[in-house]
Amino acid sequence: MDDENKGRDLDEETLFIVSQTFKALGDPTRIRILNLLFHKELSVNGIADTLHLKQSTVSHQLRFLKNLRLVKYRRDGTTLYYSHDDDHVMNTLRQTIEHACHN
Amino acid sequence: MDDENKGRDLDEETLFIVSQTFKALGDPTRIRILNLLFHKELSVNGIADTLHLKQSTVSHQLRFLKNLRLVKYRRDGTTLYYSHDDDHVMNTLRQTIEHACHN
DNA sequence: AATATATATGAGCATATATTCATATATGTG
DNA sequence: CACATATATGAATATATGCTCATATATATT
Repeated sequence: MDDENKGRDLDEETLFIVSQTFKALGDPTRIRILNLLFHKELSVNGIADTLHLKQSTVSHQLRFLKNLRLVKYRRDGTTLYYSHDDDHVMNTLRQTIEHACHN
Repeated sequence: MDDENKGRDLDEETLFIVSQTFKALGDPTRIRILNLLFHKELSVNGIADTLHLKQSTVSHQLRFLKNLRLVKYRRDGTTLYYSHDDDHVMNTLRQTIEHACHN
């Protein structure tokens, strides 16, 4: 952490970004989606089928993740292929999953 | 991540631990409390006064963090001094705060 | 244009969460 | 024991969140 911040309270903007980021990772469905996107891009229905979720559920969560720029997509016809778009967050997720698995 | 998990869905227990962990970090009040506890231990009222929060609010959140073993405390008379108790989570928090600050 | 497929969106509902108030508990002091 | 201080707890409330259903939109094909 920056030395200037030591022992102080966080500014509002930082607090907002940090809490939003962790909130994104604080839901099992979003974790499962991001975990899938570690290794490959997938369509909305691809995700829904793999995780046994409703298409609507996946689409809503992808919008959430998209708003935070944690995922992106490319279009191919009517199909949208989603992939991850934030290496820092993906690393954080990866490390925490590792940590949880090894306990 | 373990090779065995590549491209697969996460097991329920891992999912629970990971989501709980991030949920703990997904609230501004808890982030501010943990951020304070980076550098020193503090009493409940010490935290409340520093962050301008009600004693009750702080106590409730500390219980939450205590249940996840993210904080611990030592007693001195009637005063409880809380400190952080999970290096992995604190490192994750530190890194994400850094990342947010530098943007 | 009509139809089919893929995805997005909005409303409604149930549940979870954060905060506050009032009060209980615990420890210490005279 | 009476009282003060520090903290914990439970109930109530307001808000946020996640899921589902129904439907809208977008693209492609014939």
